[in-house]
Amino acid sequence: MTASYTYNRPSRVSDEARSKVLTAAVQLGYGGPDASARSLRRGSTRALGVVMGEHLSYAFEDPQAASFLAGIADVCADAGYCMTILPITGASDDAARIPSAAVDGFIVWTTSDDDPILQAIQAMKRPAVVHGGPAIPGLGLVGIDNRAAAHAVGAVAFAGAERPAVVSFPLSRARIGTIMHGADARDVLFPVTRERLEGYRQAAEEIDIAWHRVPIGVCAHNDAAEAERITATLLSLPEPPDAIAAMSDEQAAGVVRAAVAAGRAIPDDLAITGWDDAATASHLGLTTVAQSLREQGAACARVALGEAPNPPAAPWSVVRRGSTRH
Amino acid sequence: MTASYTYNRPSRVSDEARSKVLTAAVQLGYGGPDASARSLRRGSTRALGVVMGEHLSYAFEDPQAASFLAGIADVCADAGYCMTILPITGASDDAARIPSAAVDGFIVWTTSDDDPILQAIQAMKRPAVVHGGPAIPGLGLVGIDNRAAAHAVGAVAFAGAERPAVVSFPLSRARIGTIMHGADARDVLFPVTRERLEGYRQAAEEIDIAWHRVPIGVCAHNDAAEAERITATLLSLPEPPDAIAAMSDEQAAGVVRAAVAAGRAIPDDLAITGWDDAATASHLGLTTVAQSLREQGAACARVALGEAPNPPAAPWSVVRRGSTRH
DNA sequence: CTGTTAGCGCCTTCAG
DNA sequence: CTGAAGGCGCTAACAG
Repeated sequence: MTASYTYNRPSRVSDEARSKVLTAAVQLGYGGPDASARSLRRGSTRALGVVMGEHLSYAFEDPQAASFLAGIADVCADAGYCMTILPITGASDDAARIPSAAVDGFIVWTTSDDDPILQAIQAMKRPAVVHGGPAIPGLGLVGIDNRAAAHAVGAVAFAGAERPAVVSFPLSRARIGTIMHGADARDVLFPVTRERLEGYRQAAEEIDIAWHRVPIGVCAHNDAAEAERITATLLSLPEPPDAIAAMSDEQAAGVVRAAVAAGRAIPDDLAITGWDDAATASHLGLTTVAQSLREQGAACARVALGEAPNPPAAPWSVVRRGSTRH
Repeated sequence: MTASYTYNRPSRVSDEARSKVLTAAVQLGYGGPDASARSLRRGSTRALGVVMGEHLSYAFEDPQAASFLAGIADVCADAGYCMTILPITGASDDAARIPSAAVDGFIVWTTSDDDPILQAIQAMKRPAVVHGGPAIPGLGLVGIDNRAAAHAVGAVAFAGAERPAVVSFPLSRARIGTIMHGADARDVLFPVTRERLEGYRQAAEEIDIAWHRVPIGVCAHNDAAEAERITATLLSLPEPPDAIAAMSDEQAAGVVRAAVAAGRAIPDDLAITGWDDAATASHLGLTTVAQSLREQGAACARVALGEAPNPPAAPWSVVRRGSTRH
């Protein structure tokens, strides 16, 4: 029909025919091409699917996740693509929601090795990318070298320390909060957490501290309040730590609060490092790992759009501030 | 075909036929029903469209917007609906992206009276709701009574003051930052801003200050740094304000910084109020307007799903803290 | 510049 | 419990 051209290539239709179509459309209450029918016919939905953590609303609770999404949004807006966030709830039917999403490609926020979402996405045979990890055959991977970064920031955190400790993200999707010593990498199912712990381990061993002697405060969530509580516990141990490397600036902010409450001087009594170089890190003068989640989000979107090949590992750097020993 | 039943009503198919279908599917590389075709046939996409401000990435830069989105996410996750954020860029083709979105309903973050998006959505004849305003015939409206809330918090801000002032959101989508006196409501195209200014006006007039004598620092964006700069300018006026009502806690945080930099005591030299009761408000001890953007987001989602009628105006309250006079 | 044809993949309806 | 038919609304490709 000429009607289709009227909407899709107006120039291919005479002014007369076009206005006839348009007036008829108004009379019939026709509001333009139907998006689903168009997607079916074209074979493209012009939407990117985003899977954020174990519950959809997580996307809007973690400030780093928000930066990441903003990066995706920048690229989607330029490309005219919708950003479709999938309704993940943590229930067993999550994987079934992957194939029923009308999207051209997928972006997955870092998850655990055993997350069934990953297989479901792999089976879709559409462009897809994982942020942070795990690496999955057939899917792209965007992120920094977490082990190297943890090694580097851990070396700064633990410099001059005798009793280093770590405040960690959870080890698995069970999200058990606990205090342990020298986590075994095989028990750690979140690859980002695993790599960072391995990096901290290297840093500890370089100051001649055996990993099994390093206390690790494992938090169930990335949350300042929980980090504060677990730090208070660490500081009340018989041999309290004199350096703590945390996995986010959020957590580090909680560590700082607990240190202040316990009367510790920073960095002399307790050196502290964060991760991400968020606004709170510069406010608090935290030594931290700088990376751009926004740029990484944009990179993910380009891969999921099929616009770019999988990029090389993203850049990072250690930002030294007053929370560590010179 | 039996194949369709195999995926949609497995119980309606014998075990034998089902496994035959499933093995054939694997051999043919068939990954289950196609989402677009299913949407076309069913007449429903199981996705909600969200329009956030003038550029898609705005959604992830404003912390209040994040709360609002989290509320939408809660409801979408429960309903198994995707949340589709539309690629709005501020360009002239934004309105064209409304009809091409494959969604069952629309949620619009507060915008200006003259935003062409609104007409485009009205024309879609699908469930749709606007947060904050403007009110559009045929669309739902969710939000608080901004005028009443501004009147109430303004009364607290201006109590005992002689030279009240306001730090405001922009008046129109042109987003011009300026200092003016007693804005004319007719020039204010953002209804939320307009209503709040009217409320502050009432509060000023109740302490016998004519509105045209009240300086208004109009910021282009909701941003602490800009509020800080404009407050510095206000405080350097020949008759500097001794009370400032801001339109967000973000802005109020900037006002506080400028006040401290100018050596003003809070609240004695300068009373300050914010809006939203964000975390920063309790950190800074700000008097503010409490409202739940998260609950309002959820209410919007229920309306856009057609699950609920348009709710009554959302609750709010004034939270008094140390930033205002006794 | 305009008109026609032929499906995209699915699922509701009806018959076996 | 299984099979067949038909059409949702659209647009690529091909005539005229």
